[in-house]
Amino acid sequence: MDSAVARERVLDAAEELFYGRGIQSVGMDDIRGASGVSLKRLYQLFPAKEQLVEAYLERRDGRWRGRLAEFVDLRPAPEERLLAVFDWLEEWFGEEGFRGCAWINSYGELGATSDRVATQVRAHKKAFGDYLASLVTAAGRPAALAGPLFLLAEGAMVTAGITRSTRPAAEAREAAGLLLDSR
Amino acid sequence: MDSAVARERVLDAAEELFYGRGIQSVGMDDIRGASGVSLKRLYQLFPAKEQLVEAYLERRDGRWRGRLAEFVDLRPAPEERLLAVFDWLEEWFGEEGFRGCAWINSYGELGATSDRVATQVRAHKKAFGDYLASLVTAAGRPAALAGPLFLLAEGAMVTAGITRSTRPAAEAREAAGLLLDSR
DNA sequence: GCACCTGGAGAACGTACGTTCTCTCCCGTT
DNA sequence: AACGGGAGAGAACGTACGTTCTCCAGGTGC
Repeated sequence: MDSAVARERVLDAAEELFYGRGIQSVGMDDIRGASGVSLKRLYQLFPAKEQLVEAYLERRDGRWRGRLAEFVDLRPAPEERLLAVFDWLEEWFGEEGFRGCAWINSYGELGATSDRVATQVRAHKKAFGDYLASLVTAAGRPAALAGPLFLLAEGAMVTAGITRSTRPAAEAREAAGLLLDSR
Repeated sequence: MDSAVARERVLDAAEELFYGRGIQSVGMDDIRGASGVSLKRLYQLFPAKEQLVEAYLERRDGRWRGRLAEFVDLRPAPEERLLAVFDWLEEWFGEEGFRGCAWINSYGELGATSDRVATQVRAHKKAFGDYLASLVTAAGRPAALAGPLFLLAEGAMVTAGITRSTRPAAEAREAAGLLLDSR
């Protein structure tokens, strides 16, 4: 099996298991079982579990933001693009196996003990916030609007994860609309 | 040493360690060391770690909501009481050792593996949401306002925890004010 | 055909940790 | 003074898991 293929399989297994059950409760042996890649190879690809965790978060970051941008790009009107973020959240929340925001969960689990994880979470959230800010300014709205919209989105992610409901997305979208109208 | 005193000491130690470093990375031996209560007594009081975790979350829930209500009760005007929630968040975020919302963190760590923890997190969030809703109706505002305010508060907690900043509280408060003005 | 390398399966190792057990000391009672 | 019971210190036990090692099969180049 090609090294690149093995790497993908490992990352696929890691993402499903880490996201679904939490990081610390998944052992390297579980990853081996789910990926079909032997421990030896696994450790050649990722010399330690923490590096696999980082690779998991990093790949997921690219995909997550890519999917969001792709969805938003279907809308041409700047104002609509901004609200589309919340529509996408609703889609995401409704997906089978949705279990909240991977970065918020990872931060709760490892933020206090792993600087590298904490740094990656901050980077991801900053990138999401920056993206939101770019949509705000593209819509010709005051930059100060980005912060509150970000908080609404974060609150929706957390609440959707805990309550296993898609409703927070609609609430956040409505509130976002009101904020946009009020300025 | 009185049993009730030992219990308090254990819970004090558990709260400091669990909240500060996460639950899974704190061993029962750490609790013993920090509390000065022997393992034997510790297990008499809490027959398993999970029960200690539950007791930790439960006691913190009472205290957290108590402190919030106390702060809010300093204001007589219903409208002001609503916004005071965000002022209190700002105070909380600025406290030494603040590390985000204990329940959001615990959910990220154990929500997928411990039903009891997940249930307690949902109960805590529901209680907070209900409290917010009671403030909204007491201010004579439409009940539908409670959801968005809740999301703003949750988003602020998460963001303050990750970025170690008090700023999200002010942003959330400002957005809350705009939402209140817009209806 | 044979030496050699690669990779897989899984045993092995070391450590951490939840939980229990042992031993000893201290205190109150008789 | 003798005794019983509770408490503390910490050893012990079992398990889980991150990581490494061993062994062997199978394929490849001479």
